[in-house]
Amino acid sequence: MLLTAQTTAISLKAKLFRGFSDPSRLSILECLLDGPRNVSEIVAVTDLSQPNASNHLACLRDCGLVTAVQEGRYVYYRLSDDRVANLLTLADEVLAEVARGVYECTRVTQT
Amino acid sequence: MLLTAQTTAISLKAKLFRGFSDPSRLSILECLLDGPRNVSEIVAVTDLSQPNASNHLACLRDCGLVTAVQEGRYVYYRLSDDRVANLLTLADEVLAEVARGVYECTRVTQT
DNA sequence: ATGTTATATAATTGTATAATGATACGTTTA
DNA sequence: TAAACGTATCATTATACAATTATATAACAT
Repeated sequence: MLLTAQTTAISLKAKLFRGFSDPSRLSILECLLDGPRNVSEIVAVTDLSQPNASNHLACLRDCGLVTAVQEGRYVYYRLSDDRVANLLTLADEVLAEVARGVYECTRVTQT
Repeated sequence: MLLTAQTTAISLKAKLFRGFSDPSRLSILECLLDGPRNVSEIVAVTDLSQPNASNHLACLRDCGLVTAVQEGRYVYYRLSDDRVANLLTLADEVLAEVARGVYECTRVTQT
């Protein structure tokens, strides 16, 4: 895509959505809906490997969707903003509406 | 990822977000905020090539984010649900909050 | 019928990215 | 200081995906 001033804003938004667009990252975000969790807890809840979880957490952190605080040797992650939770909720509503269409989508591989 | 009954719902949601996670598709969706548009109009507004636009439209259609109606040799696309627009709006709000973090994210390539 | 326009599909190619295994780094406890 | 623990990073591999070019299909006009 040609990159103009307008498309820059769009690219940022696309990048934001990309944070939500992976099952592993979504699992992490939903796990954080209940409150802050450290990496070990996230690994336990999501069944991701520790390095894999760390990679996705780094992505979510870099994208501003979560924030991290170190406490001793633990690092606690939490959602950066209430609206992140709102986005997840609204996505559920859209999903309820279009679930069949999404389910039948063959263009994006379903894992 | 291991696929269980719970992760199935998460995979669907991830796939939904993936529809929003590409600048070309976001351009198309934002173009449709103003109302239905046919493919030629979408191509003109977004500066995508016609086959590329068609591919992304097929993806958006399969994922249930847009619907298509043929009128003569034109095919008109529109957002499938008001909540799709709401998601875009809410994303803008989150983006305003975390813009700096997203901008500085190097883990996801910025186009 | 033939040409023209609008849209979709197919094949190909380059790039992005998710997952894994190995390892490094930092913090705590003994 | 050494060992154990929690987390992050690196290198590699396999796969997913976006873009392009060429072509096919369908509707309309002459």
